Amino acid sequence: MNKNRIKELEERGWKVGGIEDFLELTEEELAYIELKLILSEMVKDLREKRGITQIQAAKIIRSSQSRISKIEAADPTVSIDLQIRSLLALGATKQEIGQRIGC
Amino acid sequence: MNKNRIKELEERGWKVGGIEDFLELTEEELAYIELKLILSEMVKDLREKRGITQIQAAKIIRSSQSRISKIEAADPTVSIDLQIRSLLALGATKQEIGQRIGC
DNA sequence: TGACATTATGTCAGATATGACATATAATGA
DNA sequence: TCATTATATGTCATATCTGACATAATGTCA
Repeated sequence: MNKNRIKELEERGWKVGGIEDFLELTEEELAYIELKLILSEMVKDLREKRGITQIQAAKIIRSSQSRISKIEAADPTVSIDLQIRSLLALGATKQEIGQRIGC
Repeated sequence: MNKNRIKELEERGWKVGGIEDFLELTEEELAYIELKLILSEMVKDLREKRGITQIQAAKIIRSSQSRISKIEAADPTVSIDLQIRSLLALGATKQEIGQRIGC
C-alpha cells in the first residue's frame, strides 16, 4: 500500500485521511476496496475497448448512466456483485476476471 | 426435475437439452452462477482447511451459522459481494481468489 | 467563445441482501 | 439405539443496494 494508492482512494471518497483514519481500516477492508478498484478499472477498460459511452453501456447492463459512472468510480454504494454482473454483461469471461483480480 | 418430466416435455416438442436451456439461462446468467459456485466451494474449502465449524466461521465473518450455510450453498439470497467478504475475512488473498476464479 | 456530448454527483423510492432466529435434517460417536 | 454436534432450511425485520431522475461538471470541436 503506497501513498499514491491512498491518495487515489481519498479522491474516490474513501476516508483514508490521516494515519489514524488509515488505521481504522483493517487489512480485510483494504483488500475489499482494492478488489473493488480493480473491478471498477476493468469495467471502464472494457467499455472503452468496446468504444461505447456510459449511456450505451447502461443499456447493455440494464442500468443507468449515473450508475455506470459509479461502478467505474468504485463508489461505496456499488457492490462487487454489481461490478461482476456488469463485467459479464460486457462480455468478460470468468477467466479474464480472475486474471485481472490477481494470479 | 426428474427424467420423466423432461421426456414428457420432449415428446410434446420441447427441446430440453442442458439444465441451462430448460431454465432459459443466458450465457451471462450461467457465468454468474458458475462464479458463485466457485466462490461457495472456496469458502467451504477455506473453512474446513482451518478446521472450524460454521458457527465459528460465523463469528469471524460477523454473520450467523445459517448464513454461512447459505454462502457455502451458493444460495440465491447470497451475493457474490458477501462471498468475497467472507473469503477475505477467512484470510484469503485477492491473488488466491483470482486464481480460483480462473486463469 | 458557444453548442453539444459525455461523465460525475446527489437524491430517493422500491428492490434486494443480510443477520438472526426457530426448527429441521444429517452426521458422529458411545 | 440415543445423545450430541454440525449443517440445512424457512422466515422476517432491518439494512443495504439499485435504477432512475435531475443537474452539475467536464470534455470536445467548430
